[in-house]
Amino acid sequence: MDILSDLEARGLIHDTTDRDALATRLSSGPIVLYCGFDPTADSLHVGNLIGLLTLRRFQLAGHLPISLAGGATGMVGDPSGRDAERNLLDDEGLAKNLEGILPQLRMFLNFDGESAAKLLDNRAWTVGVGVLDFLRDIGKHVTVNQMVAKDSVKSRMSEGDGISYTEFSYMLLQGYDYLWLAENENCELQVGGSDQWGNIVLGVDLIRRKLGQSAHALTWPLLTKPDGTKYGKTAGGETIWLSPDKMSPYRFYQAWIGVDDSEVRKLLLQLTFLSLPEIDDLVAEHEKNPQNRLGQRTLARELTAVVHGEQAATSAVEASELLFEPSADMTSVSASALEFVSGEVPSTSMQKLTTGIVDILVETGLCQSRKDAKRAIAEGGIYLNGTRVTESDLTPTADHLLHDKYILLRRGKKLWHLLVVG
RNA sequence: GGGUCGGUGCCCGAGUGGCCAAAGGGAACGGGCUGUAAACCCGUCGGUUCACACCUACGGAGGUUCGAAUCCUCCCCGGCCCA
Repeated sequence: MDILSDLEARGLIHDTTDRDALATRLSSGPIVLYCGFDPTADSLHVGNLIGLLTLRRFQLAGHLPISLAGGATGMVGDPSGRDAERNLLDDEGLAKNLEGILPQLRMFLNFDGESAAKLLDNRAWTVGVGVLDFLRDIGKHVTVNQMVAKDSVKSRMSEGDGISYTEFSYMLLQGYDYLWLAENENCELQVGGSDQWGNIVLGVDLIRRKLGQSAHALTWPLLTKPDGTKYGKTAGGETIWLSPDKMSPYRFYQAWIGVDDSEVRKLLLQLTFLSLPEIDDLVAEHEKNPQNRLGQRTLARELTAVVHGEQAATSAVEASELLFEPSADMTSVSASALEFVSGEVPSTSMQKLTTGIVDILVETGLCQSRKDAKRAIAEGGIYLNGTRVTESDLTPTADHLLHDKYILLRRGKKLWHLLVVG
């Protein structure tokens, strides 16, 4: 199956310029394509995931992807999909953000071998350009009529606080990127989310006018939840970051475990490299027993492996089983799994075991007062190493220690605390 | 500046001398149900205590009283009306 049909089947094509011409071009040999990522934060997030994966899909199909870090465009701010002006980043913040996202951009692509990818920063060709040159060489080829007609601009002009000239100019910078890449890197295709369509075709036009060449655009639908809002946050409202420093692999994994059944198929198609028949089988299996959440588990595992690596994915699965399978046998759990868990739940260290369970609960913050702790125990809401605590005068002993140093406490279903003794 | 109404536990809000740790609702928490969901049902929801009891608490500080969230005085803060 060729790349375009594959993308189509996965629901990853929202719009393209001349579809047949693009298909012909793609089948005639490797093509250079690019996708831009602005350093708006010190890590990329799920919103950037499809872009990264799409570049990878193209590379796997033998094409030559360029990951473009928007060191220059990030200074200006893309108005697309925003209803308010962005705050400008200072140089220091921008540098920090760039530093954060560069390794992430590298992670998804292969930079060696036959179809080696490239990682570029648009500051390289933007910083030195003078205002007058820019206005004459780029500005002259674009009419304001055209620019004002873009949805991202129109909406900001008709409602809200308007749009600054800075952000209004964003599309010119992006157009210039495409032009520069076409001219210097033989780039013939730009891909992006559907909100990037206007910015991309502006570049396409620019290339036609300046270079007399044709260039292609391909966008995918923005990833949205059933309620129409963007993906990118967990149920708790936490942004799903790709950086392990900002969101641990475990929490990343958990974020996908919770997705709606109705979303499973779409997300597997769009976010994993599983083949279409594999996904069909998986979804069929999932629908037989939705309560097993095979689909979510597969999705979460695949995605965690892509973003954080195989090993982290395995640990995330293990830790999840430990914390969520009521039948999980704590006494046989591996030391490495406990080690991993200790990074995910709050922990307290104790010199030795002398205090009673009630005081321990207060010290760990699981309960607010001794009374609260006794109440929680009476209600059957306290578990020690997975076993419900029934006596409030219990004092844990060495027999309770897992691997000679851990005791895993739980209040209710989700509140964990690891006691490290020694 | 004058008048007036008000300030109650995480939030809203009842309570106008003892039966008030303070109704009711919401949030939160635990249990049940369940697919690490929603809804629903049950329970808990100031602290110490096994408990009797005691302590702390109704804007702040004093006072009256055997006894005050409730009455009085002063102060602080908010709403509204008049200047």
